Amino acid sequence: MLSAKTVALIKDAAASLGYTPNQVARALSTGRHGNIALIVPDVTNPFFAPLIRAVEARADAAGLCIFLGDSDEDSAREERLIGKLSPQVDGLILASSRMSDEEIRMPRGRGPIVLINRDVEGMDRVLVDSAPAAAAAVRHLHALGHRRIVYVGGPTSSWSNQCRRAAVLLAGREMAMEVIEIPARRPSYEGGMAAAPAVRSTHATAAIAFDDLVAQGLMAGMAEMGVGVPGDISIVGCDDVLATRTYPQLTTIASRPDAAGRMAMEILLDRLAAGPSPGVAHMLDTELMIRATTAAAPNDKGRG
Amino acid sequence: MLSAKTVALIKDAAASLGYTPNQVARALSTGRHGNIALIVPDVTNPFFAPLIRAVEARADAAGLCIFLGDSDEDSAREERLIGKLSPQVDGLILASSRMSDEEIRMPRGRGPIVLINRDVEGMDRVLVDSAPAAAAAVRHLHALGHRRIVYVGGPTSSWSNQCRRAAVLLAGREMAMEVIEIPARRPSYEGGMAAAPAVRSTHATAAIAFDDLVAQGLMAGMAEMGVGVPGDISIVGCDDVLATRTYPQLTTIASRPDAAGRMAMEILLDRLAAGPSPGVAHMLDTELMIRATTAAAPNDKGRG
DNA sequence: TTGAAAGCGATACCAC
DNA sequence: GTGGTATCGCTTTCAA
Repeated sequence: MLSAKTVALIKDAAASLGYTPNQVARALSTGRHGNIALIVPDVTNPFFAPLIRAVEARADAAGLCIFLGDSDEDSAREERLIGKLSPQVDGLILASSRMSDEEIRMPRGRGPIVLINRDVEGMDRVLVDSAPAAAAAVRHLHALGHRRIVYVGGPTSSWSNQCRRAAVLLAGREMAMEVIEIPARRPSYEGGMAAAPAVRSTHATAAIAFDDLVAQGLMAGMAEMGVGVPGDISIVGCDDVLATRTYPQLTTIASRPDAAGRMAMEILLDRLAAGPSPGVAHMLDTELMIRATTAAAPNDKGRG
Repeated sequence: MLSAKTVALIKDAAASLGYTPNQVARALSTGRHGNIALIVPDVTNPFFAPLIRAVEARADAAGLCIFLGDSDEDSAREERLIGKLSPQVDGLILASSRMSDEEIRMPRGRGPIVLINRDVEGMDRVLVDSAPAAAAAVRHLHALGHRRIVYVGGPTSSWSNQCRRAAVLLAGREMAMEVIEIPARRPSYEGGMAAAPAVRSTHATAAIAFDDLVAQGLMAGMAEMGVGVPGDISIVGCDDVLATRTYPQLTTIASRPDAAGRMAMEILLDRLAAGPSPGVAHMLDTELMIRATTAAAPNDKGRG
């Protein structure tokens, strides 16, 4: 190499001339772009905000820039975004992908891909395992005397939804409870609100919602119909992203989206540095947070 | 040119060979990257989510990809992000920049820049003018009998904060009301919650918060102290991003972040196509949404 | 060790 | 009109 002082001299000269290496030219030459892409189904869903933030922070610390894609809950749009972004990035993070397993597996460029909340064998993925806590929620409701409950589902292509749905159904069967399924067209406040009448008409005494947003919409819908929470119906959310900010405070399943984002980025950085891997599933725990929207079931004379 | 059939033949061949023009090589050659960057102070602030979504949607429709930067409310970090991103993009959108006017004016690359909620003469900018609605909020409180109110401020480097603060102060003076200022360290739920005791100790009968997040934190803080809203104290928020989701529903100033994002992107696309401009300010209206957190001032014997 | 030259992949210019 | 070629800025390889 050169002597230390020469290096310093050069650096000084470079700085005084305002020289900056051209990232684009470098990328063309080396194939390494210094960028990564993060794709989510809906930026406005509060679950993704902390996740995005965590990914951004970790990427920035590693000197990488991030492209953000919003698929708008649509697999075709997601596919298109990937196509447009992957040639300009070194790696991809797909959060709650709405694509099919086959579409996800399809090779794209040659950069590593990390999945969040999507369980595709052979790929790197971080999974927020809400099943145990969802089962705990069912038992919690059973202990409060509820025997007929509703699961207000999310998108069918959502792994989280399948995971929670299965756990609720199984736990319900084990506790000899009746579990009714009602879909929320979209995992949003509006979706939850729209589902409220259908939920009410089942005469169930409790509802477990796909996520906090749906739960919050459900609460608003119930309030509109004059149905008291938790007096007339108990409600459980999922994600704990706005639970302390509802009134009454929402009983929910905490799922730490920031941790999921950070971990995904960590794995991606590792793949970027150490090369490909056989594809590992990283599990993240959840916890049932019992707050104020769950209470003893109303007695039978109040029902249908 | 060539005959139509030849063109079709070529396209077929290209498609069957799986050919895609290399965006990076093109960028190196032409200097046009097909990317734009959006920088916000905090992705998790619900004001920015619809804004980001709108920018993303419009950019995507125009065939552009977007880089997202989170400055974490820090001007130095913002500066760094701009430095890293601007060489790879055709244009920049700076939302609620925390940098000084001089820093913002400093030339960066040669792409157009559009500011959101930052009033720098000679630059393109879209401004959500909350001043009239803030004044209306003060008059609304006056009509309800409030004579001593608090303004819970946001970041000092925020143009929106300066705008709202000035409007509240002026309107207060005009109505012969006492206006006390209390800062929220950060425009967040936590910041609002932390400010609650200080607000309470002023014995003011109403508070206008910098934004909905601060207002929500304030409501939670009041609840914790056993202070009723709006019974003991009235609260007004700003932005209308979660107003219908608080309990009681928040009286607030609606500021349409999605419209701001869409308009900023529209202006940027125009500059990209039509070249530089002298720098125009585009104003966006706001509206006072009167909901349930404002009520008549408690009578005097309750104070002091 | 150091310097010179050949890509990377597309564009744009300029002779033919 | 159209084909050939220099160029964008950096990396990497290969001679000297």
